Amino acid sequence: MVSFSDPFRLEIIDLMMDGEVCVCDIMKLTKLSQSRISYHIKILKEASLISDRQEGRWVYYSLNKEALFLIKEWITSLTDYSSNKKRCCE
Amino acid sequence: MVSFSDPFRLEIIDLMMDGEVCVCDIMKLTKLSQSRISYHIKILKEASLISDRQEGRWVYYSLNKEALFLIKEWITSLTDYSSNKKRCCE
DNA sequence: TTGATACATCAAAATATTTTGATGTATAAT
DNA sequence: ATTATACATCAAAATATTTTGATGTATCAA
Repeated sequence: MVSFSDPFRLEIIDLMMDGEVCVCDIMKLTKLSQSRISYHIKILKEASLISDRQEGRWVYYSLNKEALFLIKEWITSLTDYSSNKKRCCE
Repeated sequence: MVSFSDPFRLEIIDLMMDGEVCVCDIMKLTKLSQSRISYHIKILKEASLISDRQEGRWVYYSLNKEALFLIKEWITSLTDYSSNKKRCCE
């Protein structure tokens, strides 16, 4: 969750919406430096938000749907539980 | 989204799961200082994640469900779109 | 109207995150 | 073998965020 906290990471996540991307794709699409991208990628990976797959010299990154689903569930639980508080007697 | 980036803010959000809370409630439940709580509350408010309601000397804060719903929708769009990429021909 | 409570705000200090540029590693092409 | 490419990692510098403690404002009770 905390790894969503940087606008460039959100940008990288948005790029992955279209499917797998390598660091070189992100470089072309964002004009961020390579080490800067690797740094943000690392944080996203540590948060399990993305998965990686190596193919020769390239590493392809993509969104980890399970992790995103868990976050959605957490948000749902936040709102659902507080809805229940309005009702009573059960 | 960026306002989710602090563990104490996540803690405060979790407290609001149970319904409205005032700063004094959060103080009792978390042992954080008052100004520290106000600081985090301010960030959550600026992100529209919470709403407030004053009642006498107390200010009650609660989760803003619309904002949370929008975040869920954004996450859904991330995963749904990349699912579509796997299918073809439509 | 005085004092207490609940909370906001502020500036300075403390701390954490991000960026940069250099260097390292693995793979692959020549 | 040598060189180039793709990416990771590192330490130092730059920058941003958070914490603290003091002060300010509004409401309420005595």
